Amino acid sequence: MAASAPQQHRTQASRSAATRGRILDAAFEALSDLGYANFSTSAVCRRAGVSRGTLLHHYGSTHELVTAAAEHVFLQQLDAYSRTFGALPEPERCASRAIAMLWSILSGPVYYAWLEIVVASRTDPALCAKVREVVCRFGEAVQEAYMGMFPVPKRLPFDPAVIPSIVFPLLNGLAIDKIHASPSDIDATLDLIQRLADLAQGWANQEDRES
Amino acid sequence: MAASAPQQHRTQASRSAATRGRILDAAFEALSDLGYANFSTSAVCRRAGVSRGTLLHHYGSTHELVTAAAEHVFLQQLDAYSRTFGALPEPERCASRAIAMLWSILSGPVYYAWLEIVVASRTDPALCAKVREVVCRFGEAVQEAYMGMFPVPKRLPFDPAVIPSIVFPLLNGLAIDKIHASPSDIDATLDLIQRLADLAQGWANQEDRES
DNA sequence: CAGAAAACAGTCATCGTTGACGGTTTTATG
DNA sequence: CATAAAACCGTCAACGATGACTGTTTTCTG
Repeated sequence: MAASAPQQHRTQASRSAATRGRILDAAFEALSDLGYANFSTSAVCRRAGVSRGTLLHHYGSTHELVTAAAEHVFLQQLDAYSRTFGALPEPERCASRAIAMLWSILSGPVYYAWLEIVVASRTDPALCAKVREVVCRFGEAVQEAYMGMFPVPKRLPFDPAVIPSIVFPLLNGLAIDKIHASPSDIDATLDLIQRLADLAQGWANQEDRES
Repeated sequence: MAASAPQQHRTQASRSAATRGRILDAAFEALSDLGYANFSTSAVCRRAGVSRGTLLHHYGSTHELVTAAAEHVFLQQLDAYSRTFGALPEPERCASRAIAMLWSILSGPVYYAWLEIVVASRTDPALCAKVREVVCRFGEAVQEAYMGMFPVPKRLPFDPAVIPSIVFPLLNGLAIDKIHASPSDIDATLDLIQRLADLAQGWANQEDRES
């Protein structure tokens, strides 16, 4: 009729993918805004603009939806990492810059949505299995990215592969503190962490050159 | 009648305190076992062995109960700290021992109950106020204990008062990782943290003596 | 074009939780 | 001892969430 009417979605595959995407985005929003405790399929429907019937058609149960949302948030997290680090030019690849970038992700809504899922999974065996699988994949991706970004010095008193296993818990814990601590305290701690990291890196490289 | 019958609670103050204690203990258990998402007054009643009427008499609403539980868990946390550190003999006051003790608390159920409350408070303004107040008190207590335990070296390139602000987020983040990571990975990271801490402490003391 | 299948919408009974209420027992007070 | 107050108990209606259901529209297939 009216020429202004946009072409409808053709394939049902694309229709399905589009609504699934809207639902998962809405689920992420709900987790971030309401928290896992107030998470409900109704809230997701409202945010996604779909009926409950539709949601239940794509995700047969709440558990299925949360599981899919976990995967989705995880992929968003991973995507944020790769985009952020991909934008970092070679000469600026120092530890403090890397930490600043990590922090820009960990202090945002995606991480808090992820935290909701992780904490909830502690007391939910079914969720736990999914989260554990995703955490494992995440760890591998991080390790690989880290190894590619910072070439390994030859001789060190410890395995540098463990550095992410310290930096990540540290920043994760800081993100929790950020919920209640004053921004200036967080900034001060972050600044200290960055200085220490640069110090350690410089020291490691020096050790390496001396050998 | 029967001489074996124990004397009843006399004062109503003690009756009240006793049931309040049972309720708060049950609330803590529920948070630890079920998580905040599955937390309900009914569950607390079952665990505490009191009727819903009784619970509502002492804590007029769910919010009131959770707030009181937050305070209770916080006090338990603080108590665990003071008991643990009080038992540490003077000559063994090295950083790694202190961290091991912190970890023994942070990897237990009290901390996970606390984590449930903290994470939930992010999206609950009323809870947030209470938790923020308690977090503040906690920070002060930690700072005081730390200062009393480790005398401050005279000259350092950074303020040693910030050390807890690094160690605590680090161990908190590690406790979250512990939900899904393998115990051996956690142990390895913890071991590394302890060695680094001892190293830093030794270095700080040396700097101090040289001045 | 006709039938099948998938996407989408809305209603329904069921369940658990919540907070309010009336009633009972125990302790405190004069 | 009598009365008040507090601790304690169980029931109630109201609410929201869940998952199953039926019905409608759009797309795919032959």
